[in-house]
Amino acid sequence: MKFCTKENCTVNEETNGVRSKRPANATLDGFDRKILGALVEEAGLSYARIGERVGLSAPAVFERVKRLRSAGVIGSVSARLDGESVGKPLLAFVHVDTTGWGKSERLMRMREFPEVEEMHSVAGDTGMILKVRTQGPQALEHLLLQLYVIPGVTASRSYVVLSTYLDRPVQADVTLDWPKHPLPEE
Amino acid sequence: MKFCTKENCTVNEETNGVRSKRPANATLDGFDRKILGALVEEAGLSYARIGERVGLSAPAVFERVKRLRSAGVIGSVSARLDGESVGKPLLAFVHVDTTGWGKSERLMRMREFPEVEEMHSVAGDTGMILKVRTQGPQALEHLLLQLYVIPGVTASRSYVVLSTYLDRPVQADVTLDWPKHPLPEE
DNA sequence: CTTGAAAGCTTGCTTCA
DNA sequence: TGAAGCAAGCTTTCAAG
Repeated sequence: MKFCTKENCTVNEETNGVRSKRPANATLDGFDRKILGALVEEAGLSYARIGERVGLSAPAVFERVKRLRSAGVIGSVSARLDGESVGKPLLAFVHVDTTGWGKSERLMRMREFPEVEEMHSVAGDTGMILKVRTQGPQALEHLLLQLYVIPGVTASRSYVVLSTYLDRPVQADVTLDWPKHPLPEE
Repeated sequence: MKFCTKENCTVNEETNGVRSKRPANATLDGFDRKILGALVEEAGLSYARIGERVGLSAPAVFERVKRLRSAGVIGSVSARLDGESVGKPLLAFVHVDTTGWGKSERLMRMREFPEVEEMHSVAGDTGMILKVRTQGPQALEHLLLQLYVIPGVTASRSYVVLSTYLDRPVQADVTLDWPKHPLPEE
């Protein structure tokens, strides 16, 4: 707890009961970033192992991870499944055009389909982008049918994924020394 | 849950977009799907807890998870980070148009940027879709600049995300009784 | 932040249906 | 073949320094 001042950090950090509702902007230090990097890459590593990788004791890592979780930096820890193996080989991005403004309650209900993995309103020549993963073309059609029933939806364009060359979680970017950046050389 | 037995467990980023060798089609039964559902929702649940949730003993769950991992159904287990908290509040989807065919070695090098999270070739009025998460507009511009240096890249359209209404991992779809599906009712 | 220690977990081995 | 029972050796996690 390096940002404890003398006033607010008297004896022990019993911050457990009190969940700080801050946007969690307390700057992450190098240790935090290394820990996050390890956890993104391979959650389920023991605290001891992470500790020896970043140069901290197991309880220290434990405390920091706890803090990072309650601060919302770590949202959840989850298994990443293979789409094909779970019977959903077809991945597609669907652009949805709407009249008026896009965020209708009706459109939000599309989230109830487990095939819909992401839903973002965007700036550009469409209003909303959906990432959907289905069993096949027919299931995608089923989804699109549901879309067109929604009032205000005027058009959709589906981009069916042919090959996925990269798919990874949000990176912790241990090297955050902007704007220097490793350029892919010739 | 430790898979690194030695301290020399050095890991490269290449394991993130890993493609499993086998389709791993051994049919998943109800237990498998329930276990997967639990692990997607909350990896790091103890096997004992999962066991009592799905009606199996801890060692039985352990065996099945091991099998699911080596079959490639579970690709990896990772922490999901909050983009803003790690200093990358700007999310965008970038459509890349190319002459000839898209999968150039040169384009693949874009994967080396930690800001690039996904890269798919698609069918539709563009050739490739990138999902990128950057510190801000300037960092996005930097990335686009790198794109346009690549021979064969003729155009790009960036869809900057304004709001994210849903963002979740591949779902295990416990109810896979197709094509019956819960329709979002009026 | 570190050390030390108790409770609980993972996980290989063996036994049982 | 696959699940339950057991037991050793870790891990988590709470004290206290």
